[in-house]
Order: sequence, then C-alpha cells, then structure tokens
Amino acid sequence: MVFTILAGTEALRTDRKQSLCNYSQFSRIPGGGGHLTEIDTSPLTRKLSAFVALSEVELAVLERLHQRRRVFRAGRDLIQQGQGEQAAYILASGWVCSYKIQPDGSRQIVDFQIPGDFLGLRSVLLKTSDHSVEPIVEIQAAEVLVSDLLTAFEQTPRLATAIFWAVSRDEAMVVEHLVGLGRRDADARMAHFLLELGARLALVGMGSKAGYACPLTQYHLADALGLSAVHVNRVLRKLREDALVTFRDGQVTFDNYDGLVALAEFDPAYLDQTGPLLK
Amino acid sequence: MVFTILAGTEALRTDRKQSLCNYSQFSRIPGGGGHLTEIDTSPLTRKLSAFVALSEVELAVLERLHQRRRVFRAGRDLIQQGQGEQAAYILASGWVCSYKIQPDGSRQIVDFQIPGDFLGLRSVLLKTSDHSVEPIVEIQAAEVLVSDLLTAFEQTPRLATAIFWAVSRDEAMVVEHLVGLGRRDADARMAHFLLELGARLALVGMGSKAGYACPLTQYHLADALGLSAVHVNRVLRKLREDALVTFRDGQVTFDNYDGLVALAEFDPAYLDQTGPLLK
DNA sequence: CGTTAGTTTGATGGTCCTCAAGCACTGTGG
DNA sequence: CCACAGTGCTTGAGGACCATCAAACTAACG
Repeated sequence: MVFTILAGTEALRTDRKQSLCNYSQFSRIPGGGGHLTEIDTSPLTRKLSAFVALSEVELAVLERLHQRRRVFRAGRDLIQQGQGEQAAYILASGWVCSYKIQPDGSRQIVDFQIPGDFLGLRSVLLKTSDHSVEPIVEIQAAEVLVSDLLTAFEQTPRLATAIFWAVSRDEAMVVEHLVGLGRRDADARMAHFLLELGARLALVGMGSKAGYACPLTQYHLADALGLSAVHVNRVLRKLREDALVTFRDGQVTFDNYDGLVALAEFDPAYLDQTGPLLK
Repeated sequence: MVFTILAGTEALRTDRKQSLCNYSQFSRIPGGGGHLTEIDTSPLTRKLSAFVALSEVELAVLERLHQRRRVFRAGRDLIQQGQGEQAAYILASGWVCSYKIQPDGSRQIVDFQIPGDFLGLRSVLLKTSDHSVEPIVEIQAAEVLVSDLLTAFEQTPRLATAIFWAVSRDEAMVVEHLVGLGRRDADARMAHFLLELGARLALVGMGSKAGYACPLTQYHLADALGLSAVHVNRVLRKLREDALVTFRDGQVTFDNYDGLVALAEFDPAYLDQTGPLLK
C-alpha cells in the first residue's frame, strides 16, 4: 500500500468544524497503480489511471491542466447559473455541490463532487452555465480554461477520450439520481444516496463499507433528494432505528451494509468500471 | 427558406397510426445555413452546423459516421441495460426513448430522442450500458462503432469538441428533467415537458408555438414524469380545461403558449445556444 | 366480434409537505 | 460572564398531492 503526504499547505489549517475529521484528502491509492512514480499526482490523474492506461505524454498534459490552483471559501459560488464565459475546474480537495435555483427560490442539488471530479465542465461549451457550483467546505481547485482543454485535446486525442469517459460516468450518476427521484420512495432514495456516495469515496480512499466522514447537512440532503428537511430527518431516524445506517455529527456509519443495499436495491454497476478501457 | 426531400425510402411507408401525421422527418432547415450545398445532409449535421462552424473535412468525417444505416421496428430495444460492447447510433428518423428498468419492474424514462440526436453514446465508453433504448415508432438509425468514433476524433479534434457540445446539451436536458422530478408538481412538470419537447422539435422543423405531432402515449408520459398513468390523464384534462394545452390523438396543441410558459416557469436558456461557438 | 391497447373517471388511502415549536450548540458582542 | 443570534437538528399535528384499485369506454385489428 502506498501512502501519500498531504498536498498543499492550506489543507492543514483547521477550519471550523473540521477539527475532528478531514473531508479533503485521501490517505491511500486505490488499486495501487505501480507505474505511478510521483507521490504528488492529482486525484483526477489517479481516477483516470485506474480506468485508462495513459502514456507519459498524456500524463504530462493532464498534469499541466492543474496549473492555476486556487482556494475557495465555503459558500462562495465558483460558478453561477446564467453566467457566460465560465472556466471549468478540477477539484483537488474538499466537497462541492452543483445545483439549480428555481424561479420560486427552491433549490435542487444535481450532484455532489469530491476530489478528482470535474466542476462545470458542461458549462464550458454552453454559452451560459445552466447551473451553479458551491463549495460545501473550503476547497482547492485548479482552473481549466476552454482553450487549455481544446489544446490538450488536439495534442492528445486519447486524453479527450479519457475525459469523455469521466464525463460519461458523471452523467450515469446524474441519470441514476433522476431514477431515484422518479421511482424511489424517500427511504430507498436516502439509502441509495448514502451508498452511492460511499462507493465513490471508497474509490479515492476516503471511505469504506464501515462508513465515511461527510460534511453535508440535512438541508443538503433535502435539496438533493427532493424532500423537505423535516422529512429527511424522519427518514434518517427510521434508518437509524432500523439499525441500517447512522448519519450523525458529520459521520456516516453503515450499521448493516447488506440490509441497506437490499432496501435501496443498490446496484453499483454504473460506478464499477474495472480494468483499463483503452489499451 | 430551403426545403428538403424526404430522405430514405422506408420513411414513406405508412406504419399503423402514422397515416395521418409524420413523426419522422422535418421539412425545413432551421436558420437556413446557406453554405450547405447538399440536399441530403443528416439531421445531426444540421444540428451541429447551427452551432459550430465545421470545415469541409469535418463535415465529410461526420457524414462518414452515417454509413451502416439500419431500420428498427417499434418496441424492439436497440440497446439493452447491462449489456457490454454496445454501439452508439445517430437517429435519422423517428422517436425513441432511453429508460432504466428498476429491480421491482417499474420503468423510468430518462429522455426521449428525436432525429439528429445520439443514442447510447454514454454506453460506448462504459463497460456495460447503464440504460436501454427503445424505438417508439419505426426508426432509421446509423450505427457508430467505438472505433469509428475514436478514429474520427483523432482525424478532427474539432469534431470531438462539437460532439462534446451536443453531449453537454443532452446532459443539460437530463439535468432539467431531474429538477422537474425533484422540485415541480405534476402540473408544472407536464407543462414543462411539453414545452421543452416543442422547443426541441421546432429546432429541427418538426414543431412550432402552435403545436406538434407526438407519438407518445400517456404511459410514456407517466414513465418519464415519475407519475402514474391515471394521474397523467387527470393532469392533461386539467390543462385542457384550463385552455392551456391539448394532448390528443397524437397531436399536442398549445392553446395558450404564454400561459403554459408561466405555469411551468419554462426558461429555454439551456436549449437556446445561438451563434456558432467555435470560429 | 372478441381481443388488445389506450384513455377516462370515481373512491380510498398513504406518503410526504407545511406550519409550528422547541432544543442543542457555537460564536459574538455588551 | 451572559444574553443573543444563527445554524442545524428534532418532534408533533393537519392536510395536500398523488398512488392504487377498480371499472367502464373507445378505437383498431384480426
């Protein structure tokens, strides 16, 4: 097993409620990719390398996309719905959510992003962004300009394919989320959401079948799952009383993983893409 | 205004209920792109040309993707959830829907596709398809192999960007659909859906603010909107009685377009991308 | 002329929303 | 040091929205 040093000085600052747990960094490389020699590879590179075998040149181009690192405060939008000429970002540490605000003021969270995920990639090619992106905790993200991306694609078409794959996986998650809103009741929806998040976090070493640290509030869950905060609370209580899962104090604990999988009818096929796709 | 001849001999066959109206073809080119000299350009080419200025070479590569045209019967899946090694398709005529089946047998329709749309593109790069695709009427579609796509990307990176744009737009529609399921009541959801479909069809000349031909059943609407077929019927009755929109006999008629827009809080920004993106 | 697919309407009840109130904890300023 | 506000969590009561069950109706089709 390979262990890493925390990258970036900012990440060591204790930030309000983060004194007990660290939502930002991961502690081990999943799959233990032996051909990666550098300690300080980005989460995105790790994620893509787990699925697509990239050449030295492609890895270099990918790393070059990570110039222009910036730090953002929690609650201050990175990307705003309706604004044009947006940059995309690669999330290096922390949690963010993408959401749409309705004319009546209500909010629908489309997805949460964790380290290694792209932010606002869809907005880059559309004239104006169709959604907003907000950091849930303080984050580190690398700004990626449209021109950077197009240049990278021209230099290494295989990298374009790799990023296409990542986008496809993100879209598969959005679709699964849509299915949850359309066809699952509140209990199953919550169970499915907590399981999916666990599986995603496990992939970057930030969680396991035992549980994970989670900075989300019950309001976040309500806005993501299309429920009222009141009902979220009741659902969480029920799941806790049924000894399935405990959501408390920024920590998700799976009390009965298999039981939760059964309740949610959780099938992680859309997340598990084992083995390199491109030779 | 430029008029086109119906492409493909199959499209002229009368197929069950299609004797009165034609769900497959469009009759005029939106925007009237003067630089297109060929009469027989595909709907996809037209759609992309409306937004991205493509060179002769890129247009040629795009048309080459349209070899391997095939006809599919209504109701017979093109793409099956859980199967690997899937091809993608470009829809040339007819309507299809993409959906996911739940373990309990219920179905959630993720989106409908109309001529010029990609089918199963997301499944190409994932190991196994996460959804199924079913023709609603008899369709014509061009099969696109992964290798074709990768070759095309390597030949013309700008085309990769153009297709990326189309994928982004599709994803924006899925996201808007998700918002509808999470945050709109049944009336607004239905209104929004009918308006979005109208806007999409208008872009390829198959509809207007007056209305459009629509081969969907109330069961399709129910599966797409996360409602029961019974409730769909009631909602349609209410919208009809309120003189907003009439859905009847395969025809959608907007009785009060602005009123419907107000009810749905419909903002077509995520669909309208005017002007070429790339110079 | 029975069968099937699609539409329509009524009755009943459950899931989940809304309103309302109280509690715990944290940080702030007098 | 303590009142106070702010944020987030918790619980109760009442009711709206929409699902489910049931049944009738129409049109198309063999």
